Amino acid sequence: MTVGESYKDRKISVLKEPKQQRAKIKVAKVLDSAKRLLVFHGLEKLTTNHIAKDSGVSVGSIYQYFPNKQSIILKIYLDWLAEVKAEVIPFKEASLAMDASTLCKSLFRIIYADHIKNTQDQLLEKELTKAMRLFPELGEVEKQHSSEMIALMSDIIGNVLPEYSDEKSIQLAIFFYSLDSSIQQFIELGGDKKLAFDWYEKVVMETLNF
Amino acid sequence: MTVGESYKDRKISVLKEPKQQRAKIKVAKVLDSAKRLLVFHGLEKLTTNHIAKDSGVSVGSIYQYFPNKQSIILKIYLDWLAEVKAEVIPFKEASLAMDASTLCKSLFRIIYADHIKNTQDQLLEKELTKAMRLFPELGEVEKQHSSEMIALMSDIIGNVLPEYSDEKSIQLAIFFYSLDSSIQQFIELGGDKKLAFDWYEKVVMETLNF
Amino acid sequence: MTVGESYKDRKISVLKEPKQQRAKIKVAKVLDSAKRLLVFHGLEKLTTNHIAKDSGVSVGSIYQYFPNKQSIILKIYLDWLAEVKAEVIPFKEASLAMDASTLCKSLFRIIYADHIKNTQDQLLEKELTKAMRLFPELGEVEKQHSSEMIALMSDIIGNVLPEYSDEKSIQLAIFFYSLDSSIQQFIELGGDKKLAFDWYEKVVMETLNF
Amino acid sequence: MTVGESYKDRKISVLKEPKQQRAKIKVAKVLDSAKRLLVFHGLEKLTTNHIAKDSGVSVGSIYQYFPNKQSIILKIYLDWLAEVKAEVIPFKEASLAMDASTLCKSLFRIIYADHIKNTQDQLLEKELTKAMRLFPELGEVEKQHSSEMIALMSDIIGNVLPEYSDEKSIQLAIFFYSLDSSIQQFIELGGDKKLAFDWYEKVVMETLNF
DNA sequence: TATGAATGAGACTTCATTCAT
DNA sequence: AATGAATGAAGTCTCATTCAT
Repeated sequence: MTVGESYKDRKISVLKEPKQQRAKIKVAKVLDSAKRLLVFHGLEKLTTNHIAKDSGVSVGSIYQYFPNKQSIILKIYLDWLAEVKAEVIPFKEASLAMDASTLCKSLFRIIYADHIKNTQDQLLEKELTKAMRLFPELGEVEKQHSSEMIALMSDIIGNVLPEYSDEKSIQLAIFFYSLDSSIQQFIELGGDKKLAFDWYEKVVMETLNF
Repeated sequence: MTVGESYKDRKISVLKEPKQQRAKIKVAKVLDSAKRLLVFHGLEKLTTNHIAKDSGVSVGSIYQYFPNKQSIILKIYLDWLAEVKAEVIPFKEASLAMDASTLCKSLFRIIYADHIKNTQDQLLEKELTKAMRLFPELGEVEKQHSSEMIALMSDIIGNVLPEYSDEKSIQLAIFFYSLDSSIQQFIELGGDKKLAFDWYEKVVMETLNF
Repeated sequence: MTVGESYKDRKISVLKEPKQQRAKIKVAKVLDSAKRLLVFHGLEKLTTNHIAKDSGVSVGSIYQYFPNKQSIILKIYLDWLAEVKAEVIPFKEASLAMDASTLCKSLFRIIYADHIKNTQDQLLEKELTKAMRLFPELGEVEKQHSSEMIALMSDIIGNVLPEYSDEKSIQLAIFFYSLDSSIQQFIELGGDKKLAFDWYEKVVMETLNF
Repeated sequence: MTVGESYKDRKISVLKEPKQQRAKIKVAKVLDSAKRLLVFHGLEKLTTNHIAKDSGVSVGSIYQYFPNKQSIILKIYLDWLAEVKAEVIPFKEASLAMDASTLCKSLFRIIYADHIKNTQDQLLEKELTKAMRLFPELGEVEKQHSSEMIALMSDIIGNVLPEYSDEKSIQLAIFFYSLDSSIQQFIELGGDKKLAFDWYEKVVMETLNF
């Protein structure tokens, strides 16, 4: 690194860093507001003007960081999907060392636990689902995420049950992944959570022939 | 009844029928357009003006038959729910005479068959689900429908498996009813329909201890 | 009158009379409904469709008898103005025989009495005033009516007080005619009717130097 | 205050003022257009789109300053009422020092003068009266204003004529306040303004027994 | 002629996005 | 770069009037 470069770099950094910093803060404020509005007022009331007022970031600035309204929701959505994925990823490595039955149980518990989370997260998820259905772009993202999740899960299944063909692993992954919406609805319809836990776990274990 | 009266009656009928006929045709046109727009352009593009343009029925006429936009979606939704319910109702009576295992298999087959229907119906269903989440009124209707379906199914379960408590029948009904959304998603995600059939049937049968 | 003519006339009459009769009845129904709606729901809710439904006369028929909505209101308005005028006309003849003071008192009583009439008439008048201000055509009619009333009243004044110049009679007529809106508002504002009577009568009598 | 602060303050003011300035200008433009349309085309043509076109302010901007159409009319109405009230208020204090007869004459002159104003103002007042009758909200405002004006006037009467009971003062206030509409109509009907002045003044003075 | 279904201009309002400052 | 006022297309719905039957 030359002195010149270093100087230039430093100059850039002292000039840019604060800005990037501020930008990050603003972006965070916007996303926080958007989430809050989503949770407390629903997707219908999520207007850019509301976000601006709630976040204290001007509309103009919002459009500096996001090309349009949907991209704000998209960011929230992507973050959420990443969280979901992050919960499952560790199991991929673990699947090489753990025995099949134990891993499945833990994995199931993780997924199941998601449905007993706090109300705000639930509401956010619901509104995001709305958005996902309403904006085709988000729908695409959801598809992409599903693929990745299924790939991940079929890898795990492949690891713990090497006797299964790839195809069968994939189908099982789809099956388990799909089961999630069913659990969600079961609880929404006022089903008993204890029973849900037992039945769905049984479904999983038996489909895997444990 | 005199000949004259009979003639008059007939006359009235030919005078009245066309009006009702025309009205029915218009209503059908509106509903068809609404469905088409829903399927091909999504709920977002379902505006009264678009329906008017697409159906060839003027906005004014639309509002002669429907008090507001939502009521159009509501009608489509109700029709669809009625269809769904109509498929299950016959099983209630049958459940008194049939043996449990056979009945469950046929019932499952009916439900399952719904998911191999043509793409347009699937898309329509998807958009209706959107709408249901977006408009509180439809949400209410959906809740009501769910309750009825679950009551229906728990009655059937009560008939074929009298040894189960009412509570258990209800929970099972909720479980099976919820399973539906899972099947739907399984297929949407590109899951193998044959496998889906086997697995879900197995889930049903085993949860019932057959 | 020739036989031919007589026959023709009769034919026309037997063919036309019932129709004219029916027409009159329909027109009356329409006007009644319009008045009723005006009184009970206000000018804002006075739509041709409402009149049709309320009167039992179809929209189409209404447009057979009235060129447009305003003309319905116009008819009601004209009828009302005619009534008002009819109350004053007798005084013109009487003014030749009666003494000034007595006549003025009776005339004042008539006008004043109008403001103690039943609520429905009051409401109708209020709505008609609205309409008069809203539709320029009615405004014109009102102007015409005012002119006639003022001419009538200045004639009366001219008869009972021949010593006044025509110009002064006219100005007095305008003055008295204008006073009416004041009385109306006095009562609307919750003024004491007995006091109103005394004061306004005094104003009239003193302006005429009685 | 340091020079720096002062400078900053000034800077803030030059930064802020334009916005408030622009806003004020826009609001003024909107109100001016609304008045103009009211005067030249009547309440019927007073639509938000027309105001937008006429004022050169976009619909969106109009709705930035006014929550709905009626609030535009309300503003105009309130401004006008405030003007009217502002003219009378000074008389309340004056009424403690002035002799009754003089005060009444000046007060009358003020009120009377209002009716010799230019035609546009007269038309505007007329249209506002229309609006007041048409929109319940405005009606309420008018009622409130009437109450205040009558209270004000009865206070004045109470001050200059302490021998009158409160009740009599109120009734007189209502009487004088009502008289206004009569004067207005007198002039509208083409009555001679000089005569009007004399007669109405006489009515006032005599009712007060001067 | 009578009917009332059909029409569609136009009213009010919202909100994503732009742009002058 | 930041601001937030400004924009105007587009949405929902009404109602005077027409016109096919």
